[in-house]
Amino acid sequence: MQIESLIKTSLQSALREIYNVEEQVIALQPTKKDFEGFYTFVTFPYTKSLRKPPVEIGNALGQYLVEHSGVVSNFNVVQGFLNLSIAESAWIEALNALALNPDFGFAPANGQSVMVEFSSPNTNKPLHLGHLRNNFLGDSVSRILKANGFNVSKTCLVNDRGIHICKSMLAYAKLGNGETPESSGLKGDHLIGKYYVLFDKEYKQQIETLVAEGMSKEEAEKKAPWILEAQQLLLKWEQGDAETLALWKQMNEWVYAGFNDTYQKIGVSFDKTYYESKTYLLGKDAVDEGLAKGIFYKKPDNSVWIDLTAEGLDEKLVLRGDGTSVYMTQDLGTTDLKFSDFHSNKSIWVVGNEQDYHFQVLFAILKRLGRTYADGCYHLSYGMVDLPSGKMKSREGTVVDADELVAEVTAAAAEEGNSKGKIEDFSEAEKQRLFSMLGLGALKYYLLKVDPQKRMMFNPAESVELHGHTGPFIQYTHARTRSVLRKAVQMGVDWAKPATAVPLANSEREVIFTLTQFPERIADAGRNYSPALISQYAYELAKAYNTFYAEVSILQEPDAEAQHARLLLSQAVADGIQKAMGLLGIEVPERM
RNA sequence: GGCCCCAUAGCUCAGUUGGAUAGAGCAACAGAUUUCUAAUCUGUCGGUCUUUGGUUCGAGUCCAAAUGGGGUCACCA
Repeated sequence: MQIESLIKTSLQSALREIYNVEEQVIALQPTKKDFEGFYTFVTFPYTKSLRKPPVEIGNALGQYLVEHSGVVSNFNVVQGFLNLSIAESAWIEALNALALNPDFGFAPANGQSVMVEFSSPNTNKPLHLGHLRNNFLGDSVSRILKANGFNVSKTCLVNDRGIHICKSMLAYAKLGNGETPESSGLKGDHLIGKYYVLFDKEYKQQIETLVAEGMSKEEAEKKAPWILEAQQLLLKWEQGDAETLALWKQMNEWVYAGFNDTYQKIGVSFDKTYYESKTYLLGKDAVDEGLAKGIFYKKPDNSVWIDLTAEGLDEKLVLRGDGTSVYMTQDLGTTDLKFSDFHSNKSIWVVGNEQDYHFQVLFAILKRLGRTYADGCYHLSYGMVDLPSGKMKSREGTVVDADELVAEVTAAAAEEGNSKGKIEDFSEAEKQRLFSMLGLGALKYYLLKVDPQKRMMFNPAESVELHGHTGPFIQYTHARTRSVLRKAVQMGVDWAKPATAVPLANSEREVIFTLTQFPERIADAGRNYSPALISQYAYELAKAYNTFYAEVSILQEPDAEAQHARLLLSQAVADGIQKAMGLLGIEVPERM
């Protein structure tokens, strides 16, 4: 970090003194592997205004940097590319600065606060693979924003009411026979999910029967006995019918117990949970306000609309003719509520990209209503998770269940871990803890390494993979660094102090260079709300260290000062990996 | 059909905001362990960056169009 900023400042002076050019922002890029050097400055942009060949400019600037920057030891110019080599003393100084700073990479508090809403489960079925991508993204983005100095609040909006819940309730009332999680041995959310599936089965059956009797499919879908009964149940729920509410409450309790179990297992938590059953009536004030301000208008049937054609959107309904809410009404109300609860500067919704349009409209309305927070609203839109067999569809049973998946990856980690024979002294509990750490590490990393915006392919075999570009590879590298450091302690070496300048192997410089990038990468990930950038970084760091590890010896190094520097480097890598993986919500083991 | 997103190696993905000969992992093949954790490392193989045009010193990256894939256009959430 400081190397880079020193070069940039020095380049600014050089441009000023040699060419009388004032440059506000200097762009440096890492030098390509095939060339000598670590930082590259491109001189092409100056050839026109200075009327000088790029090589001449490069030579002049390079010469200046060697003489004045204090960190550039050498340079070469290829075409218009000025490649800079860095002095050993500068590398060591950079290493000392970052390795001995426990907060390295993290920004101090910036006085701003942000809410991150994610997970948003339905209470009629267990969490699945799609939820996992959502949860991991939301959790990781929260951690990344915190590392960028924000005060972060994690919220969850539970969809606990509506026709879909009534479907599970109806099937349970008809077929349940008083079954409970205890009596069935099923997790609460799975038990409820079972009845949701049973409802759908019976419903389809009824539609078929009606169609066979000559009814059209559309009509049959509306007139099938069970859908009518489910609608009745929803009506009763809204009227506050005691029996219905009791059943609803009972079933929700089971579901929440199941969810909590899953959340705990995957290491995700929330500061505040909102329930739609409590917020679904909100937003009518905002509608009145919009009408009073002339932003909304009424149609003859009393329904309320907003015309967003000026923003390139359409007309949108915000309240039904009978005065009841739609999705948008609720979201307006809930957003007001959240901002008044937290007084945040920003709010982020982690929601799938099928709702891109909804959020465009929501934000446009908030702006029209003059909400001061409207500019701080952001939809973190992510792509669907596909299976090799195609799309996941819950009704067709082609979903990958979250709990089962976690169990599978843990089992895969256990099989590999037990076969290595490195942890035979671990207790059963310690082993279990490690395998779950590794399994989850594999899964989280697999889902987070892909750019959130993109649709991704979930390949079950690859998700439990423990080698290559995976979470366990990085976890392994951490365990490796810790092992070296433990042995150094046993040898009585004290490395927790500044190292002195020693000759470095290129792989060593490469590791320090990667380490210095950390703060910038965290800032980048924060700006882009992208855990993928952090996962990429963690991988690069681990890879650089492993290359270094294979090339030079640490504990066998006879030169005490060289050994000191390498231990400090190992320490910095261990910390860096732990922090980077921590931003992904992935723990790293001491041994594996 | 309107609008939005995506298209890079056989497969899964990167590509640092427009820079050099486009990179990883997996798969395939060849090596490295009397040595600090081989869940590792080194190498080989693998590319018309979907197509066409434009912008400029320079385009995988920016603009336009076409093609293909997905989403969305509900008084569902």
